[in-house]
Amino acid sequence: MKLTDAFARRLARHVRLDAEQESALTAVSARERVFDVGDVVVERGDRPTEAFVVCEGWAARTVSLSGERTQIVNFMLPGDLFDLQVLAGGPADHTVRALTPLSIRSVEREEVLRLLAAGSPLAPALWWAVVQEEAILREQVVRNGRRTARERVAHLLLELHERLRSAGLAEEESFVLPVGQAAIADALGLSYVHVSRVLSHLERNGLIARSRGLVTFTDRPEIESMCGFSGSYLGAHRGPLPAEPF
Amino acid sequence: MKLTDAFARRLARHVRLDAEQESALTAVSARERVFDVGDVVVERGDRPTEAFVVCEGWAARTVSLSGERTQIVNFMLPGDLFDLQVLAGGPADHTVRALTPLSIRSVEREEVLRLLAAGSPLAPALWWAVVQEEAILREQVVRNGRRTARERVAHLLLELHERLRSAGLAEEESFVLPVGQAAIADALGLSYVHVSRVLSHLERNGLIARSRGLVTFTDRPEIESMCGFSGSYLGAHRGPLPAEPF
DNA sequence: CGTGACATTGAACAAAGTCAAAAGTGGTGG
DNA sequence: CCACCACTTTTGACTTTGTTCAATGTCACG
Repeated sequence: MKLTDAFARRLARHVRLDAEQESALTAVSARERVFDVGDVVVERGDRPTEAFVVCEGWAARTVSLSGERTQIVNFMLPGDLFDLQVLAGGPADHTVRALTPLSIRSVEREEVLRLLAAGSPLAPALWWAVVQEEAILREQVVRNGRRTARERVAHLLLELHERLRSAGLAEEESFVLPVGQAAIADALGLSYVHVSRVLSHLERNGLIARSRGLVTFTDRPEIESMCGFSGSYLGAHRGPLPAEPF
Repeated sequence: MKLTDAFARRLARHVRLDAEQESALTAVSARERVFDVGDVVVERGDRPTEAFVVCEGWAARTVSLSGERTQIVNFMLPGDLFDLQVLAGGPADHTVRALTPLSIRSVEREEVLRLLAAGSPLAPALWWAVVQEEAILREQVVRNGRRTARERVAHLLLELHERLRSAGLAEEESFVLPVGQAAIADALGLSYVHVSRVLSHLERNGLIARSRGLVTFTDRPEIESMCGFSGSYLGAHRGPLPAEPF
């Protein structure tokens, strides 16, 4: 489990890793890199020759528009694999930035291609990661498009919790939120002022509790039904993928 | 060019198709299917065993929430290849619905896998299609997250035009919009009433003209700069992809 | 302590939603 | 050709939701 504990744990939770796959995972040669809060990992316009796995810390894919407007397209948490797509050639149309102190491992293009080749023991796991990333992105569109601010905040908190949990990084009903409310706002297309109000509201209504960075769900059935959250898009389907080349 | 004229045209515009690739394209065995407006192509929860190419008409990936709320996650236009991801196993977390009379061709899972295998002449083209779909999705997040209603509508019109044009289905400065304002609203997370107002506004300000379904850009520089549109995420990078297996 | 980053609160404001009614639009059958 | 139908679009009045601005609080850290 050299590559990333979180990555391995997350994979293992959704696709059963056999011995062959585990050894393939530890055989991946990856260079570690470390960033500080605010550092840029991938610059818009770059043509990276590597994909990345987050080891520790949070990062975000962001796009900046004119006039101080910033959108966080998605969060990257420990265990997440990202930028597989850019390997296909084009320049990155976004910026990846560290939201906390961040440690990632980069995997060379050639290595990724080898892993993706049909027949490789890890190919299914990589496919699964790519597909899940897209599912999260689609959910982000729905959330920001047709939900109220309260629903958005609640839904995002639930998603982050579930993702951290599947990497073994959160308790049953609580998790550490290492980013400020401004980041939440930029992900949800809200103002940070409103995010603050909504969080207070959720707390006053007994749906969550907060102390420093720790968020606790104090009434899970209620908060889930209030925002229509169902973790199924995060890969609730346990068990191995179809055995095929994929 | 049996598979789909639009698909072939679109591919040819972005990745140079050599003779070998063209013949691979015509060799793809695909079953044609036809739908009426409103018909469901893929139901949420299905585990499709095929991917699809749109031949004629428009479709949309939609998610419905409680209380009449519907979000269009993305539009599928002629030449678009979709649902490659579902082949990886999980159930679809969305519904695909025909927005106009629709004709698609479905490609069996095994066929797709063969096309995707490293070394297949069409693999780069398919990769390109997948990567572009993700780029469009990310742009959708940014658009709906941090743009005003006016910017959103203008930006979406420009995107649809560019996508149709790259399939050879639109004029230089105009295109036929075969869906109602309610569909635009569901894509942009707005009310259809507001979409109507915004369209009128754009027209009054000389940015677009409308007659029946035909939309014409009457001041392209202005409308592009007004909404910050740049087609680069749609694959402006002409020319072939890197020669590698990808 | 003092400082700076982040969070909260209130008041005024702006953007977009809702409701309801009127005005197109197009298709069908008499 | 016209009358009728269903559907989409437009328009106006009003409400709701979230933003902006600005002041105040809190807390970790030097």
